[in-house]
Amino acid sequence: MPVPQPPVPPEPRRPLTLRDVSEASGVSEMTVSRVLRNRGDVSVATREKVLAAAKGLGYVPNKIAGALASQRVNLVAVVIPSLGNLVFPEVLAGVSETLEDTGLQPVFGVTNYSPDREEAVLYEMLSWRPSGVIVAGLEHSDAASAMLRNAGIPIVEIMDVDGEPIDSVVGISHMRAGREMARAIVAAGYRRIGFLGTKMPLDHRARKRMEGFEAGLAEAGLALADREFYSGGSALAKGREMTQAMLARSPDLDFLYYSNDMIGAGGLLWCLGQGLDVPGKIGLAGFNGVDLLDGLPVRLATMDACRREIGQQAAKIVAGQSGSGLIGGERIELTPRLQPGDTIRKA
Amino acid sequence: MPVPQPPVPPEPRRPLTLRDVSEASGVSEMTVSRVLRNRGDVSVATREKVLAAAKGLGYVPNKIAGALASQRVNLVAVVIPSLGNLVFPEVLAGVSETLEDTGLQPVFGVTNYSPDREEAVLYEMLSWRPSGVIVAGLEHSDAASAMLRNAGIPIVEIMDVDGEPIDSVVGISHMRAGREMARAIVAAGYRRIGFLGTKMPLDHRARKRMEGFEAGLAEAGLALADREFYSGGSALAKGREMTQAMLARSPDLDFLYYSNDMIGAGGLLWCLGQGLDVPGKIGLAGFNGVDLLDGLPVRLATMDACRREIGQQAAKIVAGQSGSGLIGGERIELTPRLQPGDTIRKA
DNA sequence: CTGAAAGCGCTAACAA
DNA sequence: TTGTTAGCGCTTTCAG
Repeated sequence: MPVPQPPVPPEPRRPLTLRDVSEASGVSEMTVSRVLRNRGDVSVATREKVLAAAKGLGYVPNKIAGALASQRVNLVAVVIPSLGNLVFPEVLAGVSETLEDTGLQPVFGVTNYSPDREEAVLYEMLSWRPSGVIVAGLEHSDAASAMLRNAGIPIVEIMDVDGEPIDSVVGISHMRAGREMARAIVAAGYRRIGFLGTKMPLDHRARKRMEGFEAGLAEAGLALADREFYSGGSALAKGREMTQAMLARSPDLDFLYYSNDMIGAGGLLWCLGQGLDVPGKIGLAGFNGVDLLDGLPVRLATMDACRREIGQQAAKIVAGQSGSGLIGGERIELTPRLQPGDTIRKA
Repeated sequence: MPVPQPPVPPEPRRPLTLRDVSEASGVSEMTVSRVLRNRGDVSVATREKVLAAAKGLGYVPNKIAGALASQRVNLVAVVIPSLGNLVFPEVLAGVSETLEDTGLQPVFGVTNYSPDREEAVLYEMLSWRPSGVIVAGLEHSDAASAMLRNAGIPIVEIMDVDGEPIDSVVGISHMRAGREMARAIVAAGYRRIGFLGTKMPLDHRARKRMEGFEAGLAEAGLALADREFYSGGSALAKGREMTQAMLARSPDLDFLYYSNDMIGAGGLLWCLGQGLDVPGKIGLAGFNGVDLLDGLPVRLATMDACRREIGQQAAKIVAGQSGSGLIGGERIELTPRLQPGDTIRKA
């Protein structure tokens, strides 16, 4: 009489290894490995046996072991200051999209505009020995710069080209963007100009834009008539508040330059709500060209920061697909286009 | 006479290993390892020698080797459908923030709402043997579900609680959110109601919201009077267009429910531009509670989706800090609050 | 407190 | 076409 067997206790779930697939399929580990990576010639029969066994077991390869053995890692570190900014998610989308068919995988890290956090994040990421690094900005702590220089992999600094890159760089000149906006404003006949921006000493790009802007005004013998900075809160709401405050303080201003489109849009809505004559009595401009705002009743003048394309180009360089023939040290300066919208007087 | 030596040729840059630090400091690899990980007792003298050598050389540990040896990986996989949505960056921010002091590192992957891409991304991520997975939604391909179930690590499905979780779940009931919005609208006296949303069959949460909404209307014997879906483009602009189109087609509508705040804001701006009486003649509501819109002249009624908190709670579960004492299988349902704003009539 | 030995799971290189 | 051997750079374990 058959003794009833207790059900086989489920084994403590140890992750499956190549060896398990090897045993299940009766094929050597090495050949299993070859099948799973599509490397080398394997007979169709063997291949199918292996594939069936792997799928049946639910095997997921261990890339940690693979990377250690092959000294190859399909990860690309992407380090950005913030996710709240709307700008960076777009860059990430460009990177993500371009990397999709390369076998490379982006890994994101966020620094909150803190050089210390940037250093920590880079250290952490480099310790995974990625195939490349894409990092926002040209300003890094000494230690971070040293790490990047010594990493021995492609480094692409993005967003900004005003400075000394470590290796490759893809971005726009914020200095120039600011200057050109100033020229356009001056050319349109505005003279009493205010600046509204974020209070972020560590946002070097915003700073460079403002410097370029002031330089552009200076060419025409002008200087900023007023300025105001904010931090935190909803950008749209801040734009309203700051605009109101500035115009209360300096009612004779005839132009407001905002360091980003969101506060610009807030300011624009406020001006419209007040019934101010835009762009006749007062002109407005922002920066970034976020298409998020396309549906506003009046289009804010802005300058496209080429965010998505920056992500794409950077990804291409890391993937070795830039087509330049260069091996590192590339420099791609994109040109932001002025989008005059409806908030600058026509010349 | 000293023969002039040629300068030492710079060695081909091989990544530094523990062995290099060991040799430079005259301490065994094992002890160097202990110092670098703050494990076990090491004399102060030895520690300092090692630290000095490591810093001097610019040593960056190899986590791949470390992870293989220790069978521990400090990575948490975070898989989301999109970065363009504004919602997900906020969730990421919550995750990122909470993980900051745990020694865990988020790694993000994007699926573009495609189940196939989700499966591929999960496979890729699981092959790095992360400590946990945070994934948006409860709907996955069979293969993806199987992978997650077999991974043997904490899995947290987020955003949505309407369904069968694999392990833990943190989110809101979109079904309920839709129903409650419907009830609020009906209670405020609106009767001819239109729905405007994204044409995304794979956005299950938007679908559930609409289903809940219709169920809520049905309780009052009502049905949607009109509906329209869009895809692509700037949400704000789409909101304007769709609103105009819908009101042209169904001029007798007295309420518009939008599947997200951005198109809702577009619609609101259009209505205001037309001089329509909001919320008297027509009411409006969106979904998400994005504070981005705080600066609009009129506050759109909406419902907070608790995005940041979802990220935080999910991260806590993965980090084993949820405080529930549970080991897996947690269920956290957050309650979205109705924010009536200025676009629903007061009762 | 410090060191030596033995792998982690996989792949490069070579052999059959 | 397939299998064998020897590590990848680190940590675990155990012995001084």
